Amino acid sequence: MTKASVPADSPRASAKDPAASVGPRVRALRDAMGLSLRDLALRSGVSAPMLSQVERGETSPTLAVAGKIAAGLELTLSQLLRLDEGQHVAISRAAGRRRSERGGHRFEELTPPLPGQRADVSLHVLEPGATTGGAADPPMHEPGSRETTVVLAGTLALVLDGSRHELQEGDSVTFDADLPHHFENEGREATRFLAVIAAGLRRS
Amino acid sequence: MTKASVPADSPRASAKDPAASVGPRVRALRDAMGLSLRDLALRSGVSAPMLSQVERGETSPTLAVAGKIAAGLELTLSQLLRLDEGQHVAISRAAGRRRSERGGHRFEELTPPLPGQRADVSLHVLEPGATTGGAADPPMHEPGSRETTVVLAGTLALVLDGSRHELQEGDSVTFDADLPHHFENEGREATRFLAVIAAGLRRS
DNA sequence: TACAAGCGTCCGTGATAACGTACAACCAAT
DNA sequence: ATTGGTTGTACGTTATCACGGACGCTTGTA
Repeated sequence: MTKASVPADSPRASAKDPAASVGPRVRALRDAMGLSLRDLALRSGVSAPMLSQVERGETSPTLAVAGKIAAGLELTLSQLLRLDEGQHVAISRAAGRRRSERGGHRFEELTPPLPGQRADVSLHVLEPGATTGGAADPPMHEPGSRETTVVLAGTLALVLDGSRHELQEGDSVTFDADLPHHFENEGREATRFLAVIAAGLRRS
Repeated sequence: MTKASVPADSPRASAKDPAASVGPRVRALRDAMGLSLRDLALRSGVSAPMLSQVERGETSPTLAVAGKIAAGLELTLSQLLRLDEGQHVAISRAAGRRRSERGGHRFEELTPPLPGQRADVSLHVLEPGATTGGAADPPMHEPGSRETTVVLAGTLALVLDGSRHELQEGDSVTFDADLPHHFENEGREATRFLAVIAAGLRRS
């Protein structure tokens, strides 16, 4: 009944007013899940007429009900409101990229630190016996950010907030990056792994 | 006067009610910027008493005013609300992971499709002359999501909404994933690349 | 001491968000 | 045609959000 994809009608209708822009998004997500207004009303605890008004942008819901709606869509409110700030393509060339090294730990940022960037990808090489961060470093990221690590070669141990997780080659781990953490290589060969920091909070 | 950091009091106090959790956060951010209630009121266009009530969790602001408050703090509303979604660690083992193949294009999901997942990492291998997606596939993702691709080996061409971008080994590219796009390998050897879908809203 | 200027919060009023109910339009199965 | 069950939306009432104005409070300064 509704266009399930991103509406191409108004190019920059959103951006400024969150209330107006959530509507189409809620509707898109709802019928992407195959839910009726009453279905979502049941799941979210928000009345169906209210949902209708919100979807059409006729009202600006309270954070409370917006949160309920997001929950009904199995999303965080933050996720529901995440409609982008401008489209662009950014290419980061391998040549002339900044490399860092500190005591058996080399790494390289693969993505440019663009404003509005949501995922920061970096490639790490950890020599046998070495650990990331060391002691004095702040080994955690912005509150709310999440890190996904993929082991490309070798073995890796993640120490996260006390507990320890052993990773084999090819394994991946996802965790909240605002907790103190670091990696260790207890193997015999150098370990290569990829780190993805997603959804970090940003200012400026 | 106020704890400047995110309150660690109750483990899952937030998650459900966004309204209650934004309050302390707004206050923390505000006096981190050294602003008074009236300062922020002036910057945001929201009355000072209202700001006070919101900060103390005595009311659940409308998305409209919440957006104004976020703007006054030089944040997007999504960023302002990004302090929830419980903590967990999810490990995806290399063994027993689902692989897919379709005409010269093999790929593998490296991260488990968890609810609330923010970054989806997948490893792709593209044979010479092959393209991803092909013709009938829906080659775009949820509205608002963003994709970062890192070329691990070989060369890769990204066709995004008409325009074409050539990538060398080690290059990375970031773009809005809700635009139609696909990849091509015009080189002589197989290309290995990594795709990170960030801020994707849940699948299936 | 007194004054002024700043702070955060309480008050009363108009605007509106959110609810439950009821309605017209649509489709499948009688 | 006529049901029964959907769908999404219009109506009227209640709850509450959001405002301007006033209050008590702590500062620095005359």
